[in-house]
Amino acid sequence: MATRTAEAHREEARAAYDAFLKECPTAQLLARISDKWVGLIVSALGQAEDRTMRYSELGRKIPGVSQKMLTQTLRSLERDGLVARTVTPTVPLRVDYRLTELGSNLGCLLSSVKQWAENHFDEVSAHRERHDAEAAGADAGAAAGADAAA
Amino acid sequence: MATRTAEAHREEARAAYDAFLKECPTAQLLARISDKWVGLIVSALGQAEDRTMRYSELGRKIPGVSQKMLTQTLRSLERDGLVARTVTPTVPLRVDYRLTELGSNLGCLLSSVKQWAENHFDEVSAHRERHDAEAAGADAGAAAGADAAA
DNA sequence: CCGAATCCTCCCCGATACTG
DNA sequence: CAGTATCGGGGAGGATTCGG
Repeated sequence: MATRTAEAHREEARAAYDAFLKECPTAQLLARISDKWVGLIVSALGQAEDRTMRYSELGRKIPGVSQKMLTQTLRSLERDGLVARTVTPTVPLRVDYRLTELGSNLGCLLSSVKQWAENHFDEVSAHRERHDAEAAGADAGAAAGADAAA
Repeated sequence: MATRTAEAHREEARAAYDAFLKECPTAQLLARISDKWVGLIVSALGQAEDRTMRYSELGRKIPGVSQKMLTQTLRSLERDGLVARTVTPTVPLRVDYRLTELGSNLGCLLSSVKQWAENHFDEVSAHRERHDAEAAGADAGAAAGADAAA
């Protein structure tokens, strides 16, 4: 059967994937917490009083996040035991997100990273512009050289 | 034309995007350094003697990274002034990547995060399994309830 | 009004082949 | 050894719609 081959391929691929995960399972976790929104959300929660915030508070605090990504990220954080989700079935509905002890721990680290980004933004920006300028100059030089050759 | 509408949309979207970047430029930088490969590469370089490594040393040290991602990430890090690239035009060619002072600074933070991931992996993993089990149980219960209702 | 689910597009990333 | 160019798939994520 042709499908048999495809299945075999799938199995093989899955085995390889599992082998990779077994080889380095922490890379998976690192990738999760290295997510852009994770950093912003956990930092925001870490700065809040009682490490607690409502859903729309987070939405307003973090500029440019869509509801989808907010929900998605919060769900994955809840799944990993980093935040706790509390639903208060009043009208209108109220949902609070709170950093767990584990999450609070990570929050310190990610806040440091966020802080670093804010502190060194100018420096990085300067480096970036200089580098781009040099690259443009090199390109221009190369182009001029090509012109001269032509 | 229909394409005109699409173009207008693109322009609009781009304007909104630029406005967002101007509103919160540090989010941009945070997203960059929150990249999965950035974390791994900078940590690896941070652990190395002299904070220096060759291209293929990095490739071997970091499991599952493709040459493309390695090159791409190193380029962006170089552009941001976090790593320095040194070419030694011998045969065979030799290229060394080295953390700058700025990058070394960040390296400490990212190494901490990586360390955290390694230390708390079991904990997170346990939370994850428990959460998944509860979700499955809830689903089963809901299904049973539906069956009973029917 | 707040929070979640759906659709659809674009971009990121991995695999492959080729240069110096 | 150290990259660069190209293609194709899959998933991220934004706009929109639905539920309570």
